[in-house]
Amino acid sequence: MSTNTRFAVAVHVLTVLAWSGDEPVKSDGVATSVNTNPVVIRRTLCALSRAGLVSSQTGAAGGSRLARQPGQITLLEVYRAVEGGGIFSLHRQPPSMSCPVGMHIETVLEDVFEEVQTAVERVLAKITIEQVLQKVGPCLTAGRKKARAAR
Amino acid sequence: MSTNTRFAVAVHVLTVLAWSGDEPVKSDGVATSVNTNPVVIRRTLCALSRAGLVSSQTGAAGGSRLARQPGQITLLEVYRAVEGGGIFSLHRQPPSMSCPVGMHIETVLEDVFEEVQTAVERVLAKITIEQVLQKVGPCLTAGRKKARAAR
DNA sequence: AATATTTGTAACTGTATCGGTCACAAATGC
DNA sequence: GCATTTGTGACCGATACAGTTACAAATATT
Repeated sequence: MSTNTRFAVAVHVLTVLAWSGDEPVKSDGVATSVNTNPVVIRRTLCALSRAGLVSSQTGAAGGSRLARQPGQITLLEVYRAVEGGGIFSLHRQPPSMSCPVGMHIETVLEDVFEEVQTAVERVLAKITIEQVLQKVGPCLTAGRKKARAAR
Repeated sequence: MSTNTRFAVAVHVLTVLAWSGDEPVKSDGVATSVNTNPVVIRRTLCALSRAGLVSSQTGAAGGSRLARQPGQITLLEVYRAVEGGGIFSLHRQPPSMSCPVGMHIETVLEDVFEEVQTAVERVLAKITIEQVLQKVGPCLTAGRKKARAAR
């Protein structure tokens, strides 16, 4: 349905940043993990930055890091930062207003869509980047130590 | 997000059929209410027919009608009939397996997506076409009587 | 101050999806 | 047989998306 991978990429990006802790990560490094082009990552980072989830710095020794603790970033905020519009869409052309069904169906559908949206957001609000990070790396501490040593 | 209006159209179609009761409706009539092309409607009807929600007949005096009572058709069934794939999508290219985050992020995301999907389906399972029909036409009985008289 | 590096962003490309349209065979009732 | 309607394949134009190139602005290093 959604041909759009922004949310998945955004969560991935934030998890990489969280994994790196205070150390800023370059878009190129994130792109390697996500297996895509650095510009794609920068666009995502830009959206996340505008939402206040990430802070970036230009120049040599630049890069991005989380603007908050991973436990303070919910997937709902991520979703809202990178995804416009709702889950479902109404008709492209407005229905016929001469038909009793056509006249009211959009209002009814909007109510349904709103219920769905609320349900989705309730789920996403309960999950933080920290939880994702922990599920990603059960051997988290070891991984981070190793990564620090490698630098 | 979803650039796809199938679900909205499908609910609209079924509501029109429910409104018409036992009387079969031609794709052309539905198309007028939805304000689109009859072929688009027939494609939707075909998917709904494959799901057993609608039965159609070719030939003169043909058309489509609900295969069940409106109260026995949930929006979840409609959703499953016309919408393939889930709400969110994973990466287009699989992430790097050399990165600890890349290695596991897809599994974690799949879990999240499943939770979201379940939440959505729970909402849709609770709403029937009959409920939609009643919200669409508070003056339902009058409308149907008038429509019958007009034939 | 000069240089190297990195972000932010605009512009363009190729691909996929979607709704809309035409065309026509198959089915059905008169 | 004839008119009508569904079912379906084929095609078109619009749109969205990920990927890519290119470059100005910002920043650290020397």
